[in-house]
Amino acid sequence: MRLSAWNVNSLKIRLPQVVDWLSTNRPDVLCLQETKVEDEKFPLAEIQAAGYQALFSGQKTYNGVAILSKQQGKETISAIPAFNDMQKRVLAATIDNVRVICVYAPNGQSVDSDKYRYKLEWLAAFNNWLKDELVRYPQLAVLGDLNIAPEDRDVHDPLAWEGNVLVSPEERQAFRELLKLGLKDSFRLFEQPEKSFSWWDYRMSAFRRNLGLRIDHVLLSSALASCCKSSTIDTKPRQAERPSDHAPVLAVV
DNA sequence: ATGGCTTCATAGTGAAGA
Repeated sequence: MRLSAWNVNSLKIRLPQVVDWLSTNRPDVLCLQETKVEDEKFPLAEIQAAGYQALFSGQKTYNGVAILSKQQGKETISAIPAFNDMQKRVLAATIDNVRVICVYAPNGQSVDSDKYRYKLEWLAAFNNWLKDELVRYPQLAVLGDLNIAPEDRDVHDPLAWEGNVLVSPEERQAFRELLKLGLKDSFRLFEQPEKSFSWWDYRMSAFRRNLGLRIDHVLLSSALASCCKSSTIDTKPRQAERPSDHAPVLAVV
């Protein structure tokens, strides 16, 4: 089963690239983040024409998540239970007996901002919810933009980023708390090239110079991790005209 | 260089992303 995730930074702008990527890679599941489109305006017909079902939870301008899949998802949840949040950042569904959690974690802006506090509270609530999900669904995958570079090797210049949002000790601790639930960072189950990243700033020719961060992840429960065959980052779409600033991530289980 | 690009909501610029 091919499980993937991509922060598309506007599905409206990126739709042709998403359809193209689906036809090239034929994943069973593609989790989208930052769709930035209200549900009434979701491009369902175009996705169906590409041979995929879609679940979506969106809002205008910001955030928004969707799960595209060959098989129809069931048992859908579109908010973290017991966490009051207006922002559309999670979508869970059961597809082919695998629990798929599509996630767009808050950015945090800067470590001294209210948004950073919101990010840490959000990550704690997300963790709590996953505990319950893992009890119900042993075969579980968390896919998406967690907005955390878990280790220094996931950062092009750890010194320059030290203490910054996305790499701060509190955020990295929150990432480790996810691993403590029994989830595995699928990318690190395999030998990987040095300086592997999933996001590059639009500015400063950051992609050409590979000045990036690895903040998009596929986390797998132990039942899925034990049968994981590969976990990769596809940098090809980042080279396209008008690319998303994020690359798709893909794991085969 | 506290910006650099890109998107969205706007009809001038400003917010937000990471």
